[in-house]
Amino acid sequence: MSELEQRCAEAGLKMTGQRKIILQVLGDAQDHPSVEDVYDRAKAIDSSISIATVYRTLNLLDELDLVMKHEFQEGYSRYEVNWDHHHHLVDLETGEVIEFQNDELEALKEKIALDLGYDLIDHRLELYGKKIGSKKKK
Amino acid sequence: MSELEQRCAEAGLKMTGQRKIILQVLGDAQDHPSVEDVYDRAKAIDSSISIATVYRTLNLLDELDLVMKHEFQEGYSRYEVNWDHHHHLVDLETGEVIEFQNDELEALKEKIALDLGYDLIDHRLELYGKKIGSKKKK
DNA sequence: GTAGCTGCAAACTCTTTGCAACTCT
DNA sequence: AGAGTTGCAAAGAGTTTGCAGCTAC
Repeated sequence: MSELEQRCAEAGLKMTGQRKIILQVLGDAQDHPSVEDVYDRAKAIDSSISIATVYRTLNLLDELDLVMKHEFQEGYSRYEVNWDHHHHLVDLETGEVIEFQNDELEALKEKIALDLGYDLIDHRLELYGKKIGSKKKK
Repeated sequence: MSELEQRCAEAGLKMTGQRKIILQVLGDAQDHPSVEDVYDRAKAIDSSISIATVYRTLNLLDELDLVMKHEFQEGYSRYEVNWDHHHHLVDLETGEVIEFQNDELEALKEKIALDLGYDLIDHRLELYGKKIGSKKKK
């Protein structure tokens, strides 16, 4: 039983075939799949799975904090397993998503919130850039 | 002629009655209005204005960088005139949006992007918190 | 005069939901 | 057995768009 399955079971979720497949897809993903991506990959394993189930499951996993939901200004959501805390840099030319982590930044955002009189509950930081030396004009 | 109207004219936009009203609404806003908000406020001035025009105008202004479009994890967009650069802290209890600015943060994000080999084109930073001392439990 | 703009309504995209059937525990 | 879960199709929310008429330049 995978760690993800275990944590779902602990949360009282029934481990149905569909959920196992979705968890497997998420656990295996090296990228930040959209709902459609997860659906397509799950269908490749069991073609009878429905997109409603994918939506429902991803929402559940998000509530359990097993998964992070991102909205990268694309008009839809992407998901990733919440293994560790990090941020994202989106390559504006390729759509590639690069993960990074920065302690200084973590400290700074806490401090900013505190200075404003707030406990920081959540945050969102995304960088959007172009590869240096990418000479493509226009 | 307001500064906003002037910049629209320079961009070659026709200054129609509807656009003047929308620009006025945006210029007067002390908050971060949603499309519906802009629509409601514009209707109060000219009740014949349509929401399609509001959407089209806001998209145009966004492309011209006269306006900033935000998506604060609410499922819809909010807008504000792009007068100065700042970030937002969203009060999770009241929905209030607090603006802040931090030079250290600006420098840090440039550095992070550079270290990853990227020119920073755009970014998004939002903090979500609860007022310290707000004792509301649950 | 005409390119651009508008209101209307229909269409679109992403996401959620009601329901009857099914399945994990 | 029964609460929770599923697939389906329909509905919902927010946003965009085709079109015929209108308007700023």
